[in-house]
Amino acid sequence: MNRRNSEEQRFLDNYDATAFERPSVTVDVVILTLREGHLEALLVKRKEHPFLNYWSLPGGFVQLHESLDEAAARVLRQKAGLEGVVGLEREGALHPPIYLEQLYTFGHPQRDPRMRVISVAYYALVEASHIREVGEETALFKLRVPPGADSVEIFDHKHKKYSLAFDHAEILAVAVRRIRGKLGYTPIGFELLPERFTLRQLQNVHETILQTKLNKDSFRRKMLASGMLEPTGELERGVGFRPAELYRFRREA
Amino acid sequence: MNRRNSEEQRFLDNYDATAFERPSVTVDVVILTLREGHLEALLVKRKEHPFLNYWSLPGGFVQLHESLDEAAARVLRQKAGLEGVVGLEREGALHPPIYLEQLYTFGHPQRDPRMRVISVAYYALVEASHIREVGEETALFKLRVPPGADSVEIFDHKHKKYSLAFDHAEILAVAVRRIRGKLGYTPIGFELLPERFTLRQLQNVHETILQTKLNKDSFRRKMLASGMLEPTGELERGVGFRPAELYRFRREA
DNA sequence: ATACATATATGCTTATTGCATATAAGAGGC
DNA sequence: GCCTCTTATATGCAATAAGCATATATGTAT
Repeated sequence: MNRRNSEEQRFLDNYDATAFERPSVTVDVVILTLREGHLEALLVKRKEHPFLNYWSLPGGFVQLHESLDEAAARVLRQKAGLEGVVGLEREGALHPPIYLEQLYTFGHPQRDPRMRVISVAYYALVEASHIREVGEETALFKLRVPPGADSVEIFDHKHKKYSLAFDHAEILAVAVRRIRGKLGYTPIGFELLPERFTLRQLQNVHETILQTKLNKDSFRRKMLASGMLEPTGELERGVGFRPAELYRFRREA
Repeated sequence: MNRRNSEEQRFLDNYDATAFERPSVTVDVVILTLREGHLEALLVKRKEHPFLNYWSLPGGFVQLHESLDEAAARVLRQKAGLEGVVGLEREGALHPPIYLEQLYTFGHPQRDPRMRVISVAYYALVEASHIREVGEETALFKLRVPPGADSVEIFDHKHKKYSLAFDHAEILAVAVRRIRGKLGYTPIGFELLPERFTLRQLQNVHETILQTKLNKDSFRRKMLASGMLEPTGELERGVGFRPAELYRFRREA
């Protein structure tokens, strides 16, 4: 007998869910954007202990009724004022929703000095113009991953270096590695640009993220051959020289 | 003032860690192997409600003192009789330790009917000869991902189809997708072969996992050019025709 | 109208891949 | 030992793609 039945229902009715000690679970969201040719992340200044006044990833505890994806979208909305949806199904939202995807789960027993906290990290890609830096509490920081390092360094707009709370420097490093890897087989750079963009802009996105120069012709041919770009027939404006054609991402494919 | 200090210590001493409701957290481990030209997974038959007598991924609750990686290695050891060591640093073990890596975290609120359970899934790659199918409780099942589906179908050695407990069919599908993707840029097929293997065997691994035929010359050239293979100078034995050279994975690189 | 600065197109060179063919080599039969 | 079988390995060549240089096109600004 291996069907699920009333005996199982009886079991469930009598189950003591408090039998095991349980960790706390949070989601932390790496919000990446491009500004002035730099890869940056939106961070919030902690207003509580531990790590009071340290900069940290926006995050929050997972509520028992919400999925992890929902918790990440809630953090994006509440802490960063951004409307995000996981996955590529993104219909019927005000702005086109934001790219949001699970990154990795961090669970070192001492990563939070208060208690055992497991953090499911997400990352979001956001066009810079959508980001509001609210007062003193949220700000964009430039990211640098020293070669071979497993954590990032962060710098504010004056290029002053800061420390990060918890293990967030490692989480950011995993996010940067992930997006670099993903660029190799996915044209994810769109997500950091306006809906319509030129090939040059797209190449700049790749070059900024990968920290390398790319061959222009090769990049252009590869992108056009991928069939994921759709020419709009329109041209960019106000550039003082020959304007490039604007393309958009072919969502339906 | 943003340094961590005695005030923070006082805060921590008084912190009430029970303030929020917390989910349970488990690790589930997808143990993949190749047998007779099929990709298979090691599953265990549940001896408890819910899903009594259903086949499921080996798993267990994360203890408060152990990291997620440690919990996954413990499950591999205790539930599958495999000595898993996390990551690629693998010195001084009896068998060469097993490839084990975090896969994805599953957290739908109703994925477990007992209570809120978040599962951090791992996947392991194991050479078939290391796997013991113990009695009625553990067995290898062939995996099939129907095109476009987001869950796998499992079949026993008589090709009888079974259902899986919880959302484990989706977890397995994510694992298959992950290893397929990973083959494109990592020579991960080694992990499913003995220490020394021929190029033909390695190609068979790729073809089985990817479900495609590969060009032999191209595969051979690419693998040799990658610099990750090291010829041993030895030849395979007892094949009735010209034996191929045995290679090994260059661990130090 | 012309200069400017970059977009886009074209052609050539070089590297990579796919495919066909030739040669090599252990096992096993005689 | 010699021949055959079968697959491994090497070589050559055509097709394809990538890298690079050059030519032409085109909006803006003067």
